[in-house]
Parts: sequence; C-alpha cells; structure tokens
Amino acid sequence: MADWAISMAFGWSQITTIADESMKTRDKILLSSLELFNERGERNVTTNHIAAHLAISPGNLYYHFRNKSDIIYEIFLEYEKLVDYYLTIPQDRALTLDDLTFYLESVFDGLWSYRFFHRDLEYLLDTDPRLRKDYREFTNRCLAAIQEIFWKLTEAGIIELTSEDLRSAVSLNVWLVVTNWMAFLKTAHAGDEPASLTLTELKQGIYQVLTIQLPYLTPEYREQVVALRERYRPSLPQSCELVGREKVG
Amino acid sequence: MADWAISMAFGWSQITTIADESMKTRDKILLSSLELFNERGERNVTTNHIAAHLAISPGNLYYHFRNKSDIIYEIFLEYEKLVDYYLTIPQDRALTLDDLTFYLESVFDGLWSYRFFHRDLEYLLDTDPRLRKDYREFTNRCLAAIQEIFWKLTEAGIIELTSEDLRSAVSLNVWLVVTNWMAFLKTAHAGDEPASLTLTELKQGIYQVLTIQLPYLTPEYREQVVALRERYRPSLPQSCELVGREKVG
DNA sequence: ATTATCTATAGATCTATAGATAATGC
DNA sequence: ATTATCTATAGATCTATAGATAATGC
Repeated sequence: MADWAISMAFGWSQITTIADESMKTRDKILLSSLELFNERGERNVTTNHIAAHLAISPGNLYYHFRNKSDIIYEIFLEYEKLVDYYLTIPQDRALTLDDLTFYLESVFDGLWSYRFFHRDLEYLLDTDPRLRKDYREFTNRCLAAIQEIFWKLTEAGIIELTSEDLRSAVSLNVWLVVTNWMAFLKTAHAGDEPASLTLTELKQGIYQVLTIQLPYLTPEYREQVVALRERYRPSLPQSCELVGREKVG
Repeated sequence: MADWAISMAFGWSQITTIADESMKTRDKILLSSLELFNERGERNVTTNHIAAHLAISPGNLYYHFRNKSDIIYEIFLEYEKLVDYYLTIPQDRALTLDDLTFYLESVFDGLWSYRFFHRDLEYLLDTDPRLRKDYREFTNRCLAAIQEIFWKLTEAGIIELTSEDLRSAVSLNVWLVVTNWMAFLKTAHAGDEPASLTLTELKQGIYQVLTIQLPYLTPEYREQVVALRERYRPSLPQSCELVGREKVG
C-alpha cells in the first residue's frame, strides 16, 4: 500500500491531500485525480485536465494508466479498503455507544474523502464491469456489516431489533439514507451557487441515521442516544422552508 | 399542455410512449429524448443521437431547442407537474389506507417514467441554474407534502407521529429512501449485465418506505399496513447474499 | 538496458450556427 | 410571408498512440 493510501486509510487524507514532489508519478496521478473528481465531478475531469493539473504530458499519464477507467478503479480499491477497515467489528467484546459513534463518523468521513464516487456511480459501473462486480460485493459487505452492528447493539442492550427480517430491512434503509444524504444536501439544500458542501454539513446525516434507530432504542440507552443525535442536528432547519405547494386539479 | 404531456400526467405514459407521426416535431423531440435518456442515460445521449433517432437533421433539432439543457428543463417541468398532481392532498376529508397506497404507487410510477432524471441529477443542476432553483423548490414541496401526509395519517389514527420535529426527520428519511432506491437496485442488486430494471422491482421500494413507518403504526391499523407491506416484499432476498467480509487489521 | 517522459498527431465526436430550400397559412 | 427543415461546416474537445528523447539503475 502506497504511503498516501495508508494516510488515507487512517483518515489524515485532508492533510496529505496535496500531491508532493517525493511521490511516484503514478501515485500523484491517483491523488490529483481524486482531488479533481471530488472538486469538479468525474464527468467534468478529462485525462487532459489531470495531466495539466500535475504539469505532466498526457502521454506520460497514459504510460501509467491505460485510461481514466483504470484510474477510477484504483481509487475505488482504496475507498473499499478504507470502508472495510472502518467497518471492522470486534468479535471479542460487546459494542458500546462509542463504537456506534465511531462507525457513524468514519463512514461519513469515507464518503467525504471519496465524494465524487457516488455522484456518478451508475455511469461508472456501466462502463467498467470489474468495478460493477466489485462494487456489488462491496455493497453487500457493507449491508452485512450494518446488520451485524445492529445485532451486536441488540446483544449489548442498546437497541432492540431481534427479528432478522426487520433488522435487514432497517439496515438497508440506513444504507439508503447514508449513500443519498450527500446528494440531498447538494441538490435540495444548497444555495444558488453550485455545491459548496462542508464535512460538518455532511455529518448531519448522522442525525438522519439515528432517526431511523430511535424507535428501537432500549429505555436504558434511549436518553444517551437521543443526546448523541442532538449533537448532529442540522443548524439550519432546511426541511422547514415550507414553500406553498401548488394544488393541481 | 400537449397531448403526450396529458397522457403522461395521467400515467398512461407506457402506452403513448412512442412518438407518432401526428405529433408536432417539438413534442416528438421531447418524447424521444425522454425515451433515450431513460434507456441509455442522459450522459450517453447527444443531440445528434436524438435527431438520428427521429430521422430529422441536427439543424432541425436546434431550430426547436437552443440546446440539450433546454430539452431537459422542459422534461423536468412535466415531471414536476406529474408529481405535484400525484401528491395533491384532500383538504375536505381524512386520509385512508387507500390514499397511502395511491401515494406510494404513484410516486414510484413517476420515478419510473422519468428515471433518467435522478441518475444525473447533480450534473444537471450544476449546468442549469433554472433547473437548480426549480428542483430545490420541488424537493421542498415534496417534503412538505410527505409531512402533511404523515400529519393527516396521524389525524386519521393510522399512525402516531405527533412531534413535529420527528415527523419532519422521518419525512426526510422517506424522501431519501424513495429517491435512492432505484440507484440501489441498479448498482447493488442487478446482475452482471448492466441495469435491466423493471417497474415491479422498483415498486419493492414501497416495502422499504413502509419499513420506516412500521414503528409508528397504531394498534388498530398495524395489521393492515403490515399486510400491505408484505405485498411489496422483494421476491429475491437481495440483502441476504451475505458475502464473507474481509477483516482488515 | 530499462524506465519514464515528452512531442505531435490521427481519428472520433459533439455543439451550434449560417445559409439555402421546402412547406404552410393567409 | 412565415415557419419548418436540411446541408455543410467551423471550432472545440478528448482519447489514445507512435516515435523520439531523457533519466535511471546496474
């Protein structure tokens, strides 16, 4: 694993984000691509842009990667590694509320660092069969992890979610909320100027995720989790800008 | 409102979908564009493709529309009209379970008919300020409608969701699940060949939406809603393909 | 010798327009 | 006269490669 990948895997990505001289060109390409993709959207970034941004020739870029798809695939592998790492579940002890907080914070950190990815997900999967297959397995691993976390939270007496059926449906909803929260912020919430999103806003998604769990909290832990949830309550109540609805018909 | 727009607004779109000779060229362009966008994704459809599909010259297309963005904007206006129509809330009577079913079915019908739209939403909004503004207001109207529906379901004694705060957070989760369900199916669920999605599969999203409401059902209606939910239970339990998770670290 | 880089470019699109021509409605 | 349509094309990209040159590691 290259240095910058390690640094990412441990969440310092914001710090080490700028490609520096000492890096191998190959790694600089990956890092700059990620930067540009996140900033401008994958669709708006060509191989020319990436090369220009690094002040290398397009020919040089193609010496290291066969095409843009290959670059994206490698970036995905790092993303995958990071999230798999974050979602590791301790097998030798019960889960605590701190664990839950860590999972939530980490997952949104991951989404933030690779935020270009979900934006153009469908197109990316349509154009790269490897990515398609890997991403499908990745999703399934994530879903399995969420279910397992809910199971262990149940064992720990924090929530009460014993029906496997229900646990699996609720887990899926958590996944849907987590992976769609950013798009919601960028499309519904944001002001007139395109998409200036902050990590803090993104983490208000935790409020929404905990909303799903509210009904299943045990009386012993309810108060603590409600307090945790309050910490992420959106400052601007965006869903309250009630615009008058046109009545049709 | 052109004929095809009316037919769409009343949900026969699947029938009248093929552009026919009698239509004005302008409407044929809109309809073919929608068809191609849904089928291949907006990103993969150029003005040339649209013209070729209709066997007209690109010049002719540009006589009717200034650019692709304008076509998309007009299609959005129809989508908006359709959903606003579906989400009309009767002010003179209480809501019933049939109303709830109608809302759920209609919303997923709308998503299906304009399924290209959410796929490239962020890009579309970034490139068209009008669309950006209109879509933001549209989202807010939808959220307000969901909240109002929950309020009226509470009044009707079907669910119990009296805290305004909670109602608004739950509504937002419903929106997130609804608008992300299709992307989930296409990316996580689908087989090796790209995206062959059916309306039936899409409507299994109703199962997920009703999962959110489960904890808030009143005892009087619980059984009926649970039965309704069962009608949409996915046939293939996709979230149960538990792939072994790699443990990292 | 091998690896990394650059220059130059062919070939493929796509967008959007100008200008000519055909069809239609008074 | 006005509206609709077509032909032809300029200009702007972008991808990906061939072939030359520079840098590096034994």
